[in-house]
Amino acid sequence: MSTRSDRISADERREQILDAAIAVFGEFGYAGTSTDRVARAAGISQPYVVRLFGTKEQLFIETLRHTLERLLATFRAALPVDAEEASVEQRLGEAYLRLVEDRGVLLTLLHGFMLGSDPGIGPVARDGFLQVFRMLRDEAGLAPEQIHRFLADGMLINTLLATGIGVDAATDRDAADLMECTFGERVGEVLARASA
Amino acid sequence: MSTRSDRISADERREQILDAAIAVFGEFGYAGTSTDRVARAAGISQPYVVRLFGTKEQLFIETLRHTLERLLATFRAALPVDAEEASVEQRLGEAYLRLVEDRGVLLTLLHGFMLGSDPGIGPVARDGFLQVFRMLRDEAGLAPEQIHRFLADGMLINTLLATGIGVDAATDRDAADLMECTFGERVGEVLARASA
DNA sequence: CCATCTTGTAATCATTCGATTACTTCATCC
DNA sequence: GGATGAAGTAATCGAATGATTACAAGATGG
Repeated sequence: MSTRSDRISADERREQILDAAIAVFGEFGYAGTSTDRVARAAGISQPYVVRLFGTKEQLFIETLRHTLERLLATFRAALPVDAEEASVEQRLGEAYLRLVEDRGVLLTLLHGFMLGSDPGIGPVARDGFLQVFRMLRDEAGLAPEQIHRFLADGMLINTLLATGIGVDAATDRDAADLMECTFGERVGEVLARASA
Repeated sequence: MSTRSDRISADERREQILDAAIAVFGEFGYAGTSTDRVARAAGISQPYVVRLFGTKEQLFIETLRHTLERLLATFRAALPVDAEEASVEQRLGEAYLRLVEDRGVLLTLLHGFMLGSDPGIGPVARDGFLQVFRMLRDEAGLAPEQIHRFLADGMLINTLLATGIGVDAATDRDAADLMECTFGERVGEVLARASA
């Protein structure tokens, strides 16, 4: 209804825009997203988006940073404080799966990584990736080979979710096999989430 | 010089365009690439590109198919015929590394995978991925867990190359550590190629 | 109560892009 | 040797897009 004024502080508005931008950039990529789409997703006008962020590139950079912060925060929240039931890797893995259920988060990260050669975006993407690496090494205490496996599995998961092969698994036998040999016994859980 | 006519059969021209398109789509992505850029990279005019492929989307789809065929052909060429020195996985891995030295090939594949939700492109990307899977399973004879590892490592390699973290490794200690724990003893070889 | 600042929009502009049309040039075949 | 078709381009068009400008409306403080 918006009975009264829809006015909000600029800071709150920026947060709203960033949340909307994660979804839109994730779906259409950096070049494929117009500032007008983001504006409409956030429920405001296009010129205001430009004024709050200066440039489409700046908007994407801040969106990418925002997403990376969410990723790091999710991992940190999954780290054990004292007694534990599951291994650190298992906990991190499950936290990651929950996070990337949000297709926007998943795909915004991937789009960022693929713009490595862009002079403005590349450094932000690389820095974010390195932050994750340091966190796994220094805070989670994983050994090099554990880090390798964790990151590699994560990237394969990303690709399978991004392509949408999980959806094919319902009808295509090979797709089901592929999902099975990637996710093992957890395949049912993943497919249930992917189709949701 | 082009002393005489630069005329070429339409089929040959299509191949030229596809080769140029791999590089351009790889660098700028699907939405970020104009048909005019592809045309100029191929040395012809923009309307001719459109006429030969009908649509930018069709051009991308055929470029993606072309790239996937190159990937499959590279893998098949690396499969052993009879006696062998290295394991199948090692051979495939090395063949893959050589192929994705071409940034265009690498990134065109990744861009394709990330457009999984696009109704025209998504099916092509999924089908290509499944073809690779079937090849590893049926022709290379890899076990499920081997396939899992192979694909996961491949995807991590893709991401590291796409972000360009390898270039940072020369100056950033953590980036060097990350490359080390991913590529192990082969790190020197990869870095040499990445900077080339 | 009015001056000032903040939040926000409508209108508009210059580019860019994908696609179409009309045309030219070369080859080929009867 | 002219007709037919293929190879290729220049010119152009309409739509979309990022950005700017000018302006409206609500808050805030003295």
